[in-house]
Parts: sequence; C-alpha cells; structure tokens
Amino acid sequence: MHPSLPPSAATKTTNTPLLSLITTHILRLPTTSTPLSLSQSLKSSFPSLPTPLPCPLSHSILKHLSPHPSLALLFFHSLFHLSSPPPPISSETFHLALSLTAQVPSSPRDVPSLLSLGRRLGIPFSQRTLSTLIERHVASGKPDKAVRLFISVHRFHGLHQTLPCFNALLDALCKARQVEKAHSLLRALKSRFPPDVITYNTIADGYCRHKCTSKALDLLKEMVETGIQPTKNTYNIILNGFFRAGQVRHGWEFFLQMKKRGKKDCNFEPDVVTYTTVVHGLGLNGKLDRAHQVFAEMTDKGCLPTVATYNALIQVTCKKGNVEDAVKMFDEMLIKGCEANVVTYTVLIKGLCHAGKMDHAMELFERMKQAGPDPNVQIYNILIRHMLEDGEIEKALDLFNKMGDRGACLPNRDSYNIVISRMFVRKRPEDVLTAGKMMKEMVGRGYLPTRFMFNRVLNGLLLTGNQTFANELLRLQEKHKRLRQVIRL
DNA sequence: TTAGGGTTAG
Repeated sequence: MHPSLPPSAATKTTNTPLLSLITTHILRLPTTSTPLSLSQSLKSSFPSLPTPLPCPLSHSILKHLSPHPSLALLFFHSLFHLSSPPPPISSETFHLALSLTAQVPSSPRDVPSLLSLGRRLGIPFSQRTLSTLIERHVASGKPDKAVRLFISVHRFHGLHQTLPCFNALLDALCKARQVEKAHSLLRALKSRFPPDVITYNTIADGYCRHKCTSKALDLLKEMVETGIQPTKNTYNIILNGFFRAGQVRHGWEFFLQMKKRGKKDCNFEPDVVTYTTVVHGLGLNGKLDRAHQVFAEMTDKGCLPTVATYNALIQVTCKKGNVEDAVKMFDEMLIKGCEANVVTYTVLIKGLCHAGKMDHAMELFERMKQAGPDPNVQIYNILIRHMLEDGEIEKALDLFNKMGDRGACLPNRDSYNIVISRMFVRKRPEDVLTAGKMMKEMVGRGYLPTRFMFNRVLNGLLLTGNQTFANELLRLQEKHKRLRQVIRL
C-alpha cells in the first residue's frame, strides 16, 4: 500500500507524480531495509514501474533523496536488483552516488567498492571523480586525505592533475576553514602548478571568510606583482571581506572607489553582485537606511536586482528593521516578476517566527507548498522550533510527523535534536516515551545523538518505568558501532 | 567540470 498524492502535489511542475510517489514510498520504509528488500518492495508497490528504470527518473529520485544519504544509497544499490541486466547508470548519477557514499563513512559499500563498480559500468576515473572525492573528503573533516589523494592520483588512477583541479582542492580547503593549509599548499606546489587569477581569488576569499582582510589584501598585492591582473570577482571578494569583518567604513570606501574608477575601467564597474554585497553588508551592520538607498541607486542605474538582492534586503529588514516592511518587499519582488526561491521563504518565515507572528509564518508556508519551491528541512525546523518555544507542543509534533509525507523531506539530525530536547519540559511520561521513539528512529536513520541526549532519554525512560524500552535503546547502542564510539567519548 | 552576492543557528 502506498499513500495517495495530495491534490496540491499534482499542481507542482517539479514533482512528477511517479517521482513523488516513489520517494515517499522509500522515505517510509523501515530503517532495516536492504537494497534487495527495497527493490522487492518497489516492484510489488508499483507493478507498472518501467524496467529498467529510465536514467532521468532514477537520477531524479536519487537527487531527491540526497538529503538522506543512507536512504539515497539504499535506492542506488537497489537499482541493481530491480532489473536484469542492471539499468544504464549515467556518469552524473554515478558521481552523485559517489558523493553520497563519501558522506556516509560507516557505509559498508564504501568508496573503493563504488569506484570498482564505476569501472565495471565503464565510467572512468575522471577529473570529476577526483573533484567529487576531494570535495567530500574535505567536507567530512578529512582535508589531509583530500590532499594525499590529489598528490597521488596519477600513481593510483593514472590521472594527471590539472590547474582547475588544484584550484578546486584549494577552494574546498578554504570553504572548510582550512585557509592556512590551502595557502601553504599553494606555496609548496607553486612551481608545479603556476597559480592563475582564480587560484589567488580562491585563497583571498578564504581569508575574507576568516575575517582576515589584511591577508587577502597582501595576496592581492602579490598577485599584481606576479603580473596577474585582478578581475571584477577579485574586487567583489575583497568588498565582501570588509563587510564580513565588520569594517563597514573600509567597505563603503572601497565601493565608492569601484564606482569612481569603474567609469574608466570596466573591471571596477559595480555589478549586481557588488550591489547585493553592499546592501547585505550595510544592512547587517545596522545601516538599513543606507542599504535601501543603495538598492534604489542600483535600479536607477539600470542594474536589475536578482532574487539574491531581494533576499539580502528582506533578510536585513527582518533582522534590523520591521518584518512588515520585509513582507512588503516580498510582495514587491513578486509584482516585479522576480520569483521567490527557497532562501526567500527561509529568511521571511524565520523573520515572522522571530517576531512572534506564527500565523503569518504558517500562511507563507502554506503558500509555499501550493505555489512556491518545495519547503526544505530547514524551514520545517524553524517552524517546529518556534512552535515548541511557544509551548505549542502538539502542533509542533503534528508538523514533525508530516515531514516525510510528500517528497523527500524527512527530519534530519537537527529536527530530532530540536524536538527531543523539548520533550522534557512538561515532565509528562508520554513526552518521554515520544522522545524514546524519536531517538530510536533517528539512530535507525543514521543520525547519532550526543552522549548527553542519549543519557537524558535513557534516564527519562527508566524514571518513568519504561525499563523494556530503555533496554531496547541500550541494545540499539550496542548495535551501532559508531554510536557506541560517540557515546563513550 | 575552477573563483564573487542571498539561508539554515541557539
């Protein structure tokens, strides 16, 4: 049995009915499913499912499930049980699966076995494979592994490193707050990979994210001395660096200079990214009026705001001004034909919740479900958190339970933490039981609670006479090796 | 399939 589609889902163009039905089905499977059992369950629930599954459909399903890597991979591996011979797997789908595999370190189907599967599928180890692995290694806190892979990739995979790939490695390191490591790597490998403007911009941006604008400026100087001309990106990176570091005056003067010199040299001419940076930077630093002036100025000059510009303005208005004004801007952007995206809804819903206007936030949420982008897990988390803070526990639990209903929006680790930690404020035995059930579910889905949270739930269950359930959680703890490691830390 | 602006978070 599978759930029927709510009518609103059918009106969305992004969700084809089959895609929505299949992802919903997968999201509701028991956490003990295997690739084989998943394929059998799909076959029996969808007897008319085309076999082999068409490439674009399997890719869309995988992409939809990607916020839940374990489940997504379960689906990917089930493809090999669904039909014989196995379905065609595109390079794109393969690399998505590879990226997901690298996100689930405890996955028994780890990266090397996926790489050999790739070879069997005729997908060679390419620059893309290298970038995917580098990005995932760095994102999962293993920067040294990424560097080692880059250095030894020719020896082990017969692939020559290119400057774009070197730049991608540096970028991944910078985004993972390893800018110093990136900079020393650049110094060490300078002769092998002569840096270009992108290399310098990447590291400069890394320093700016760290609020080290002076180091970014030093790098800019070094770059010019080496004979590499800065681009517009370079200036926008530095400009953003000033605002991020709270150097509003420097940022403002830099912006004025860009406008002045831009009359002669178009490399300095502010573009929509420049204006968005200034609007956001001024607003966050409490200069809301000036942010609005700059916004007006850009339109006067014929520079059209994008959805990011409106998002910046809406966010700073929510944070430093009046939510009602932010709502007006939201309406204005829609009238001007600029489509709101998931970021727009996130900042505005958050702003409304923060101002205590829960009803209005829910209205916007409903509107989003009907006519906007699919709500993501962060939006659910914001709404649930505020409902719980308002003491609307039943409402919050109701929304939480609806999360898996349509499309891939299962609760993530944050969602569980938000709800479980609030199950102790009313001091009701049934709340403790709910917390226990949620913790069981979260562990089954591959999210590890902190030791503090685990013990809190365990003690709660013991104190309310749920000895059996407490024992079950302890057995679960034994079963999950990684969970055990975390809890004993 | 290399770099810049907008989100999630107390």
